[in-house]
Amino acid sequence: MPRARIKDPLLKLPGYVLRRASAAALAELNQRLARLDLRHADVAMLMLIESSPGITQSQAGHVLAIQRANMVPFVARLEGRGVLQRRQVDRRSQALDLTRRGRMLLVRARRVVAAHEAALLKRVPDRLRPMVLPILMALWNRDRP
Amino acid sequence: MPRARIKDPLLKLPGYVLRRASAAALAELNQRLARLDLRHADVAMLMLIESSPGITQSQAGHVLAIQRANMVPFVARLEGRGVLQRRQVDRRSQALDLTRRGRMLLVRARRVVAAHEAALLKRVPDRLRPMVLPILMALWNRDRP
DNA sequence: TATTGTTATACTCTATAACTATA
DNA sequence: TATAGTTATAGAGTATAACAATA
Repeated sequence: MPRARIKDPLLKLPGYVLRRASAAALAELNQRLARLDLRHADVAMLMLIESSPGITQSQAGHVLAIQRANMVPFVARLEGRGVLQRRQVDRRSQALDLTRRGRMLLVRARRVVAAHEAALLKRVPDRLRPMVLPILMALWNRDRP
Repeated sequence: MPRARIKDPLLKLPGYVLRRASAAALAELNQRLARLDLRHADVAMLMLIESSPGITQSQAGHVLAIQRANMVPFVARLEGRGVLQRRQVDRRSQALDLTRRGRMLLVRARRVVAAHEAALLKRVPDRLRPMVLPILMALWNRDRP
C-alpha cells in the first residue's frame, strides 16, 4: 500500500506517454505470443513475407527498420525453425518465403495479434477510437527525419 | 531509388504503428539531448526529482518503471556526474535531490524536451491534436495489467 | 561504384536471482 | 515478514565497422 501519492510530472508529455504506452503494449503482446514461442518482431516478419512473398532480406529489413547486420541472425533463427526459407534470387540477394509450417504458425499468430489489437483499441473511448490510427501515423511521421 | 514499392501490411495495426512511432520519437529525442550528454531517461529522472524533491530511489524507480536493480547504476551515474545527490532518510532508504548543477542542467534539458514535444504535436493535424494525449493515456492503460 | 549479405563487436535496456540490512 | 538497496549476470535489441561477392 503506497504511503504518499507522488505526482508524475511526465504525464503531460505526449512523447513520454507514447513511450510508456508502447512499452506496455509491447510487453503485453510478447506475453500473449509466448505460448507460440514467438516475439513481436517474428510475427511482423511473417506477416510481411506473407504479404510480399519473395521479398528480399534487405527489403524486409528496410520495411521493418532492422539493419542488414541484425537481419542475419534474425532470419537464420526463423529459417532454423522452419517457418521461412531463403531462395537465391541472384547471387547476392536472398528471397524470403514462408514454409507451410510458417503459414500455419502465422494463422495462429494472427489471432493472437488480432486479440491484442482489439484489447488495445477497446481501452480507448468509442468517440476517440477512429482517431487512434491517424494520430499514431501522424506521430510516426515516417518520411521526414 | 527503390525499385518496386512494397506494401506494408502492418500499417493497419495500431499496436505496430504505436511501436514505430515511439521508437522514432525516442531516437529523435535522444539525438536532440545528445548535445547535453543526456538520454531521455536521465531527463525523466531529473524532472521527477524536481517535482518530488526527496523522493526515494525505489519510489522513483516505481514511477519511471525502472527496476530496483537497474536503478543502482543509473542513479550512480547521475550522482557521479554531480546532477543529483543521495541522502539517507532512514538506514535503508535513499532520498534523491537535484544539485545546483542538476537544476541548471534541467533548465536546458527542459527546453530541448519542449521543442521535441512541440515538433511531435505539430505533425498531428490541428483538429486531432487535442485527442493526442487522451488517446495515448487510454492506450497506456497503466492500471489494468 | 553501390548493393547484399555477412562477421564481429559493443553498447544500451531490461530481466532475474540472490544477498544484506533494515523497517 | 516485507522492503530498500545492492551485486552479479544474462538476455534482448540496436549500432558500427569492415569485408567479400556481386550488380
